[in-house]
Amino acid sequence: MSSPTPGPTPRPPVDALDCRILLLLLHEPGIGVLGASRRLGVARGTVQARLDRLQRTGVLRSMAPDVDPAALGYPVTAFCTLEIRQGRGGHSPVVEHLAAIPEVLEAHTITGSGDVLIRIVGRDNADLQRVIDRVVDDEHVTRASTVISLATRLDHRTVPLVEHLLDLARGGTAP
Amino acid sequence: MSSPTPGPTPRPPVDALDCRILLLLLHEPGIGVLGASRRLGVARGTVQARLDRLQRTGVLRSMAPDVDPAALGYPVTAFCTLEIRQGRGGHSPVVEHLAAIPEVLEAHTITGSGDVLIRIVGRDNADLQRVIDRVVDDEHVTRASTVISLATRLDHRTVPLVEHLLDLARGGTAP
DNA sequence: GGTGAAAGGTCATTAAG
DNA sequence: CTTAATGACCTTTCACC
Repeated sequence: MSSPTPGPTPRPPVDALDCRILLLLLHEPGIGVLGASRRLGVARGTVQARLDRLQRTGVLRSMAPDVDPAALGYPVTAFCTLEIRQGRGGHSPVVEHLAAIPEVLEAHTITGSGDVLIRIVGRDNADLQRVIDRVVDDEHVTRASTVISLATRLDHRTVPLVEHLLDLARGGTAP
Repeated sequence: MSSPTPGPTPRPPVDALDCRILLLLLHEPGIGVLGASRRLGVARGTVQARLDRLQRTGVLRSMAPDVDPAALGYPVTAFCTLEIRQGRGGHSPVVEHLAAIPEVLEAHTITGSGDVLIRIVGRDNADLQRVIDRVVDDEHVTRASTVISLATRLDHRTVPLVEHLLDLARGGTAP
């Protein structure tokens, strides 16, 4: 199965410069291409080419702003594990049902008995119950077990991961 | 419990124009202030003032680009429910431990027996096991139950929520 | 409304794989 | 020889005052 590759670096999707550009943009979003090139001491065209490539390869998924549901009036977050009625057709009909509910922000098919994990938000606990009721109001959903997020301790961070890759790129390509 | 407010609009954090601006920025990130003002048929200063306010109120959390961990070489996502050893001090030491692991992208304290829900990524299933081992390598973590995301069906979307708020603002402020 | 600045594009040159 | 980086120039466009 697995080929015994001696090097722990099979194929680096990003190199050190890519990571530095990403970190700069993550920390100072409005810095721009020219600012980043000045800060990193490289040519502007280089930064632009790297950014184009990062966007092509999907590393930079979107430049859209991050909207906070809590500030929009939906401060309560919860995670629901849904049990789905076993049957042909897969999860597609369930996903369609979930996609129609704006308070469902995320949905994953997960390991287990063919289940789905979703992230939902609500205006308050009562509103959350309304959302859950709407989620389970589907013939394919047989059961929902919900946990409420009491506090977000780490939120949607990718900076440490990029920093880690930067360390790997520094120490991995030198020797 | 709830005060019997006759109007269903207790305090709208955003109005219709705000929603339209947000949706425009979410769909066309690089449109800019001037472009948005032209598209919406309002003055540039208006759009700029709205954007400033949305940023002040936290609705626009960040203008940083969205980095995809999968494209960075971490295509496997999993969710772990951690059981924490009951004791004084709360969850802070556990969160510190988790924050030191770059593959931990998210952490929530959730309802239940004082547990924590985290989102982790790995280069593959074996690497995911390494991450889990590191997560549970803490005196406060007594148990971890993991589910792997086999497929992401809905991903980090806020557009439907803003669209829903736009509908509310349209129909809610007219009468 | 005017102005400085940056983005985006192209090109030739140079260096390195 | 192919790929990438560089510096220079250009025009358009935007953000700020």
